[in-house]
Order: sequence, then structure tokens, then C-alpha cells
Amino acid sequence: MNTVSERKKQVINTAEQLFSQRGYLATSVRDLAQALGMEASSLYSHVKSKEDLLWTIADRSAAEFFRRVRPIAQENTQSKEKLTQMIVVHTSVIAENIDAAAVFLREWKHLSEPRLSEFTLKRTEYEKIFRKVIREGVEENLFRHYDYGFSARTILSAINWTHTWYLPDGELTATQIGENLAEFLLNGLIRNF
Amino acid sequence: MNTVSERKKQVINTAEQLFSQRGYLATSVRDLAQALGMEASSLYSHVKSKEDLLWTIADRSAAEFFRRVRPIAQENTQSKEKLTQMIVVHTSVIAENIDAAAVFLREWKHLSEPRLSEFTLKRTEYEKIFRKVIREGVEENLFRHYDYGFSARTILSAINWTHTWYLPDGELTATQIGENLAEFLLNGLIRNF
DNA sequence: ATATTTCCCTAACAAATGTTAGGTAGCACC
DNA sequence: GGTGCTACCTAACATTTGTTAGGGAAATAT
Repeated sequence: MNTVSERKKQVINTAEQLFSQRGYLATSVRDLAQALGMEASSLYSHVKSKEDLLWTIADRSAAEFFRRVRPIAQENTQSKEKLTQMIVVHTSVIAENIDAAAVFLREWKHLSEPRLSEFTLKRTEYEKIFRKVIREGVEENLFRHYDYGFSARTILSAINWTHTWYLPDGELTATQIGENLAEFLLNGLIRNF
Repeated sequence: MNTVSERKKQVINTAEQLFSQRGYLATSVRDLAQALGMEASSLYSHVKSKEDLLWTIADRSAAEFFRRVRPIAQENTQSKEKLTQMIVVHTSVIAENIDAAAVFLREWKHLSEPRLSEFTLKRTEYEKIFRKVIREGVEENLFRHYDYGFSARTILSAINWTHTWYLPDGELTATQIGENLAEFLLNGLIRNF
């Protein structure tokens, strides 16, 4: 019963694009309807409310990050390898779902309670995955020791911002960008001799 | 003739706070007026339009980043020292003007033309300051070579995100956070032996 | 053939939006 | 004592907002 009709998928897709490009508040229900070639009220055959759409998009995007990144953190390999892979894959998730990711990263603030709290909780959960691997690396004496939250947030910030300039048809593939990011963040800008 | 009345300063200040906390579009003129203890229409004695407020805040914030960071880039010291200082000072500007910086970083998208273009131009200008110092470091064979835009954006993203979690009364001062960031970004997470 | 479901419509709603018009009370200055 | 300025007011405006009510046509299922 959790199947989503084809038309509803189109609605969600279009919403992702518009929310991502213009922002959630700057996108009216009428804008969205027009982009779909229907009247505003017709949207309500597919969706309970505008905020429901925002929630759907944000929640799915969150789920995708968990689905792809968590398994890596649980592997039994070196923390350096794991963190590298996590950075690469996180970058890929952004690149492959660029609009949804933008909504996930920027528009979640417009959720109202209790979903807002639920969402921020998930975000913290996700950050913890990174913290844990970083802690492992520190305990192996491989990573420098900063506050774990600080390290995790710094890394995630650097990756997340790619959503503002990543071009699907640019020179670099998402994986290449991810690999560059991983190298940059793990080794720093300064060369070691 | 460029003096700003005391009351107008209060208006701008309050707008900074509200735009930063709730977002530009989510803050109505009536919200702002209420926070100032006046009626919505009274705001227009001080300000031409709501968007004018946004512009004022964003433009001033931009000016402050230029004013504080550009001189460092022009110093005649080692690129490593310069970049470190630029990271520290950029972090301080955010911390010292946390609301204005948040508006500068997140809400500028709601400017309309021609100011939108003017603003994005300034942003690119600012990024170039970082690019130049990074290029210097690469040419001195001190920094690793990535695309200069990539390096600049990665560094700036990591710093800029601090605006979401920086607490004026937290454990770390802005300068300490900046120094940590500089060390992290220049040396990487991995220890060198 | 009938019933149900899917998908969309027109029309309307109350509320909120940014902004303008026009006015008033208090103050400073000549 | 009049002039002008500052800082606010009430009232109203045209639009836009998200959403609901109620219905209709076409496809699908029974």
C-alpha cells in the first residue's frame, strides 16, 4: 500500500526542483501546479498539504544519506578508508539527487513541529555516524584530535556546499569531486614533505 | 549626509535578527514592526522597502568581510600565514556579526535584479581574494594543487557553516574556532609523522 | 452495464502580504 | 509664533497565499 502513483511522483519531482531553485516559501502552490500543467487545487488530490511535500522530500533525502553512508561506517576496514568512502558517497548522494539534497540542506527549517524536531534529530543522528568514524581514527592515533562535533561539521559543511556549484555535466564527475574533497580534508591544503 | 538615525539603526538591527532567525520571506513587515513596537506602515518612515532592508544588511556585511580580509591578502608575508589569518579573521567577522552574516550567507537569494547580480559579483570578487592567496601558495610549491575555485570554495564553505552553530558564550572564542579551522584545513585531519 | 476510482476542474474562502495616503503630536529652530 | 522635521498613527489598497467544497469526465474493476 506504500506504492506511489506515477502522477504523484511527478508532483514530488517538480516540487523538488522548484523548492530547490526558488526556495520553499518563494514557491507557491500555484507555481507548482502551473509547472505540472494543472490547477492549484488539483494538487490536493495527490498531496495533503504543501508542507507534506516538503516533509516527503526532506525525509526521503535523509533516508538516502543513511542508506548509502551508514553501511560504510560499519565496515571492518581502516578508519581512514572508511571516512574517505563516506565523503565520496555523501558527495555522490548530493550529486545524484541535487534538487532533493538542496531541499534537505536548506529548506528543512520551514517544517513545523513536531516534524521539525524529528528532522533535526535525524540530522544529529547522521552527524554521529561521522563522529564515530572520526573518533575511531583519533583512537588509532591516525587522526588529529579536535572536538568530534567540530570535525564532523567541518567535513560535512565542506561537502554539503558542493550542492550550490555542482554541475551534472561539468568537467568533474561526482566521484572525482568526492575524491578531491576527501584528499583535501584528510591531508590538508599544505603539502607534506 | 550618510549618517543613519538612531532609530533606523534599531530597525536594521532588528531586521538582521529576524531575517537571520526566521528567514527573509518568513519575516513579515508586521513581524518586524511588532518587534520594534510600532505599526507596519511606520517602518516606511525609515526604510524604502522590505527588500531595501535586505540589501542594506547584505551589502554592509559584504563590505565588512572585504574591509577585514582584503588587507591580509595584500600583506607581504608567506602565503601560509596569510591564509591562516584570513581564515581566522573571516571566522571573526561571522562571529561578531552573527545575524548579519547569516543574512549575507543565506538570504541574499531573495534580492531582485539588478541587485542580485551586483551581489553575486561581489561574492565572486571576495572568493577571488582567497583564490589568489591559494595560487601563491601553490606557486611557492607549498600548497597542493587543486582547481583554485574548488579550494577556495571548500575552505569558505567550512568556515561559513560555523554561523549555524557558533555560540557567543560557548567554550571556544571566535578566534580559537578560526585557528582550529585554519589548522584543520591546512594540515588535514590526518596526522603527519 | 454498473460501480468505483483517478484525476482534474471552477469557484470561493479567510488570512496574510507589502505598500501608500493622509494625518497628528511633539520637538527644534528662526 | 510660525515653520519644518521626526516619528509615529489609522485606514485602506490590491495581490497573493494555502486550502476546501463540490462536481464532472474518463478509465478501471466487478
